[in-house]
Formats: sequence, C-alpha cells, structure tokens
Amino acid sequence: MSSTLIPPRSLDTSLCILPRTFYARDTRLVARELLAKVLVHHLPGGTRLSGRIVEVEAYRPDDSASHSFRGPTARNAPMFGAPGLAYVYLIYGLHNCVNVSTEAVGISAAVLIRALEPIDGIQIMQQRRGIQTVSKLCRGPGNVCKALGIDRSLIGLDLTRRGSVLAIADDCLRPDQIGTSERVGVRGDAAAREAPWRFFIAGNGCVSDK
DNA sequence: CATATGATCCGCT
DNA sequence: GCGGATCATATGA
Repeated sequence: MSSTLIPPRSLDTSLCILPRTFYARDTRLVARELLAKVLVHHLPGGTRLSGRIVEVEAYRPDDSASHSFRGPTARNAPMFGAPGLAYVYLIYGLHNCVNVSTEAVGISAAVLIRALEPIDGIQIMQQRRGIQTVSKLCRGPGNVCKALGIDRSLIGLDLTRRGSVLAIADDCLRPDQIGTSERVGVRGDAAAREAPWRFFIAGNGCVSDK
C-alpha cells in the first residue's frame, strides 16, 4: 500500500483548532478542506487518539440522502445547530458515525467523517478494533468511531471550543490530490445518489471503498 | 403501540 | 457477492 502522507509524531492541538468560521460555509467546500485535517479525541486521563482525515461526505440542505431531509427531529438537531457541533448517530443498531455540522444556524448540513489515517494512539486503536493493520483501523465511518472511542455521549459537543475532548486541528498539511465520487450507500432520489459529494485524498491507503 | 429501515461491518462462500 | 448482527428512530395505527 502507498500513502501520500507522513503523519507527524506529535501535534499541538491547542494552537490550531479549526474555528467556527471554518464550518460556517458551503458544506462541499468545508468537506474538501477537512481533508488532511486532524481529528483528535482526548480520553479521560489525557491519552490522545488522533488521525488525519482522508475521506469525507457532504450532506446538504434539500438533500434527500440527508438525515435532515424530512425536517428537524431530536436526532438530527445538531445538523440545524451552530456550525462545528458533533452529530453522532447509531446505524444498523451497531455502528456509530461522526459528523460535524456546517453552514449557518438553522441550516441543516454536515460532513460525515468516513476514514482517517491513524496518528496518535495506534496501539489503543488496534486493541479496540481487534486488528493490527494500521491502514484498516479507521477505514469506514463505523470503524473511525470504534477506533477513537466516539459514541453518542459526544452529541452536540462544540468541536471549536478550546479544550473540547473532540476537536479538529489544522497542522497546515495539504492533500496532494483530491478525488471525488458519489456517496456510499445513500438511497435518496437520483440527484442525491449521483451527487459527487464524497471527497478523499487520492492514493491514500486508508480510504474506504476504493 | 407496532413495524420497517438504515450515511455499516465482517465473515463466509 | 451475500447475509446476519442488532437497535434507535421515524412513521403510521
């Protein structure tokens, strides 16, 4: 397998947390620009689990594949909330999936984090996943959450807040080449199914569904 | 209340 | 390629 990225050994997340203004923009742009950013989960006790974002999907207003398509509910509330909030949901009764809300308050949109290139806490991720292969630890949205220990207790968390246990940081690395495709597993109308709103770092070995 | 379904994953074939 | 796991959520009675 080949990887286009070289993860840093450490990262000062306190200085480079993405601000709310980053998320308060068109979701497709936010999704693209989240590539190569670093998702960080701080565990109780101070252990840091992190990975570089290598694959995302945009879910937009008036998007029949989106959980918010039929209006606000208790579950999708974070999608309508402030940009930069965590939206975590359980799918198939088993898997947690993590999103970040985007666009202005009242507008329902989010970016689903589909895959990471592991950086910090690889040994813990291996234990949680029950596998060794690093490139598979955070491949797929359910696996991202399982490896990093993200669950619904984090719903509504403000990822832009200083000291948040979950955050996204910018260490100024940029993806070489961005690939796009239709989103995985969506079942809305034709426009939603065909929209090229999945974005990934081309050639990265941690991307799902290649 | 009852029921159908899903932004998935894994193991088996 | 197929199906089972497993349950929150949404929807309709």
